[in-house]
Amino acid sequence: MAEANGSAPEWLSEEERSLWLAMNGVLTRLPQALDAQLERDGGLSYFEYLFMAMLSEQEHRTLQMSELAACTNASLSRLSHVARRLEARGYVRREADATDRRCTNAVLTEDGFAAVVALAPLHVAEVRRLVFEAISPDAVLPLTRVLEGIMDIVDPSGHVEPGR
Amino acid sequence: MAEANGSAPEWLSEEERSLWLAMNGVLTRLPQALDAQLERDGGLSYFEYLFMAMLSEQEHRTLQMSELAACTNASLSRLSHVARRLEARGYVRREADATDRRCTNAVLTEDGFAAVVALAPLHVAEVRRLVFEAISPDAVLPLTRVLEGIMDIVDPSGHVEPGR
DNA sequence: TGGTATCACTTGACATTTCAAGCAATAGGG
DNA sequence: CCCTATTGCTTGAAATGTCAAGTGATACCA
Repeated sequence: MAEANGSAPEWLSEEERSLWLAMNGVLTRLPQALDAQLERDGGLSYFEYLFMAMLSEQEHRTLQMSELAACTNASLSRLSHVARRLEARGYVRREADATDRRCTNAVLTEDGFAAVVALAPLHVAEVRRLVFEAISPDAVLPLTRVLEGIMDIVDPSGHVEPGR
Repeated sequence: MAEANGSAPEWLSEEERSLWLAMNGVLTRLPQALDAQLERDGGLSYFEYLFMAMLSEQEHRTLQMSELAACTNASLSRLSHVARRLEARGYVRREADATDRRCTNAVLTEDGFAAVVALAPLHVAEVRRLVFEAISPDAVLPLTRVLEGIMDIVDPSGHVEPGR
């Protein structure tokens, strides 16, 4: 197969293809594995855990829905549905923002905080087991650069990390 | 926060946390971006495309459902639903295996093959733009090792790649 | 052979996510 | 001020994925 031009061949090389297949595997299997552990140990999906973990790191265990959307990489719609379910379980509370009543703040309740605290060590251990076991300390920084590079292109508007 | 022991601290270091956040972003945003391009250009989800792409690489455009499950990292159940939808669109056909009638073979039709052929260059270009732009040639092999290392732990039974 | 176990899916019910409106609050002209 | 546009979120319906149970075919053992 001839290449269209020098910089962007139409197909992937053998090495690129291997990388792409491996990435595919990780992209689909890793979230499932994280879901499984959190479901088993705490009855939460990975996304529900992430939702609450992000809140737990905030000053007042509070974030505006759209900030939460940015740092969990989710749509506002998805977030809204999840918030409703977590609210029903008593883990989260929603209240209109005092200064701009369009905005909704999600607040982690005591119960929700307790759930995160109980689950966090197990979750971190699982992340370590599944991910960091396979990454030598030297490889952490370069790999971070690669992933951030991908994010910059996939989502040029920029990924927000809430201040801790 | 004190560490529990030398080899497995309870929390992630600052660098590890950055990597983990970046990986989270890629894990959720990259599939969405790939979906978006394939949906736009061909009316297919990424998974549907993958399903058909794997078939298109086979000798007789045919794979047993469970082989397809292995190489797309999907459950048999999910595969079955997708096969039904693709069958309804005329892209795929299913037939019982002649020698073991428990097994089902999925076969890519002419229409399905044409769809893959039309879409493949666009998809590869998108994968290049989103992923390989961010990876220097030197980094391809090490990164592959890391991802394969993760897969070995996430799914010890081993990821199968169908012979081409 | 006959009976049970296992395999390879398929199916239907349920949960979740996405998509397209919809709604209330605020911002920004004229 | 008022009128429209925009923002920030919510909602309900449709698409999609997951889970548990079911089905038919084959393997295995007595």
